[in-house]
Formats: sequence, structure tokens, C-alpha cells
Amino acid sequence: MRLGYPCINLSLSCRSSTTFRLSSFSAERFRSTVSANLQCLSETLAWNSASGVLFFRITSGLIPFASHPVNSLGWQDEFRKEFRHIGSFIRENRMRVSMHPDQFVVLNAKNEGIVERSTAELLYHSDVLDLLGTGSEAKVQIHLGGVYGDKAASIGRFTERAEALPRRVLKRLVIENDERLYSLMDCLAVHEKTGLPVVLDTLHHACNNNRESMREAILLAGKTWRRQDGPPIIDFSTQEKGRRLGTHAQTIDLRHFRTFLSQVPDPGDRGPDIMLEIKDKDRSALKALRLVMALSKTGKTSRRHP
DNA sequence: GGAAGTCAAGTCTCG
DNA sequence: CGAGACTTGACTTCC
Repeated sequence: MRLGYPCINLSLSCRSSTTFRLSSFSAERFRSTVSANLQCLSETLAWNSASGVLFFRITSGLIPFASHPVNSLGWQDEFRKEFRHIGSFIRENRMRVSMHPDQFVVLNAKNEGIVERSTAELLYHSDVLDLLGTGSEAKVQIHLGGVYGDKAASIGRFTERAEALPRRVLKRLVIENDERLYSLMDCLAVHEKTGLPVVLDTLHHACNNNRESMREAILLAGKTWRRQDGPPIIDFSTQEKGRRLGTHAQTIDLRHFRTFLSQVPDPGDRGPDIMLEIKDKDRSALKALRLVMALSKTGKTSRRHP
């Protein structure tokens, strides 16, 4: 079981998602920004490795305007060496990376233009993971999209569009339950049709479910992952008190995390990888890591930890 | 130099 | 139908 956090390390001063306004776009600006972002990604992964954090979500902002028509630069070729270098580090340290395109990627949209832009964005995410030389265990995680007043039809469109994607995108694609529209059950139904693995988001599941217990949910989602997909991914978060339902906690609630761990059937070497969606990022990741280490020492998880 | 305004992209809800 | 939430930073302009 590896632990991770998304996109930004708050202990470092660099950001791998620095960008600029579309109106400021120039080849110059683009190159210097990408170069700095890759450098920061490299530093972040080095920090992670040294800290024992072996799972990381790479920001979608790594290559600004990657899928935008304004950008006709062959960034894939231009930065091939840098990507390969970072990729080697990931492999050598047995780390796992993933990506999570944001809300603008809606595969089941009714508007074809949106579907085209979404597809281009998915290709960009796949490019990054391909250039790093990662295998199909490095995932690109999306939600099912909108409902448009007819969930069955919308799920149907998602399935069609997903199946039409290029293989190199499809082999990385995974679907995640959301807090309002599509529950774990809905995702499992899409899995039945498409074979896409399901990422369980624990906070979304608590908000939007069909009465499955957390233990049951973990098992059901876990079964959708094949060997070539790597260990199942689970997004863990706690509700921030006094805020809208679904708001991520500012810092990790270790009691809650420990309860969650007790519901994971097989933590240890072969267990799921856990992405901690907590606002203070690396700080909570370290706290969680220390807890897992302590538990494994006292034998309170079911398996030995490396 | 600091403050205020703005940013590629989508969907849903509310007024 | 249009604005705001979602969620947040930081880029950019303005003074």
C-alpha cells in the first residue's frame, strides 16, 4: 500500500502548475514555463521519495494550454529527455503516479465540441504518462460527467464515447464516483459495460451511495481492477466540519483514517494505493504515513508493511 | 510595491 | 436566462 497526495507540495516553494494568461501566450513563455514546471515536478518527486511517499498525482497544469489550439508547439518532442529522466526516477524508486483532468473533461456531453476538447485533453494526459515511460498502472481518473435530465441515456453516451477512445487513452482511464450525480453503483454499471476500473472516493461515497458499507464499497471497487491496472486506487478524504457536504478537510483526521484502514481488507504490500485528498497535502501525507508505519510495527494491520 | 480584478474549458442550481 | 458555486491560486493590470 502506497500513500500519496495531489499535485502540490506545500513544503517546497516551487509549483509544477505555473501558468499564464492565454493572451500572454508565446513560444518563449511556454517553453520557460514548461521547463520550470518539469524541474519542480522533479524536485517534488525527489522530496516524496526521500519521505516515503510513493504515490503522487501529477497536476493537469504541468503543460499549460497543452490541448488548446493556440499551442502548436511539439512539446512532446522538445521535452522528451526531461520526461524520460523523471520517468526513470519514478521507476527506480517504485513510485506510482496518476493524473486527474478537471471538470472540463465531460465525455458524455451532448455538444460534440465539448467531447472533442475532452478527448484532446485526455490525449494530453496520456501523453504525459507515456513520455514518462510509465505502464498502464499510471491512471487518468475522470468522473462520468453530467446527467442532462436522463441518467440512463447519459451513461449510454459515456460508454460509447469511452469505447471510441484510442487504446493508449483507454488503457489508463479509470472512473470515479462523485458526490451528487453518479454513485459507486453507477460507476460499477459502467465498468460492467466498458471494463474500466473504478476509483472509490470515500468522501463522495459517504455523500452519495446506495447503502453499501465502506468495507463493501472498497471490495466492490477493488474487484474492477485487473493485474495490468496495478493495485486499486482509493481517494480518501474527510468532510470538513461546518462546510458544504463534500468539502475536503483542511488536515487529516487520523482517527477517521485509522477507521478507514481497518476497513481495507488487505493493507500492506498488495493493498490499494491511497490518494489523500486533504488540503494541506504533503503535511497530512506524512502524518498518515507515520500512522501506517506505527500500526504495521504493532501488527495492527493485517499484513506486514515493507 | 501592493491591491484589485481576472482567468480555456462544464454542469447544476437558484433567482 | 444569467449569475454564482464548485475551489483556489496566482497571473495581470491598475494605481
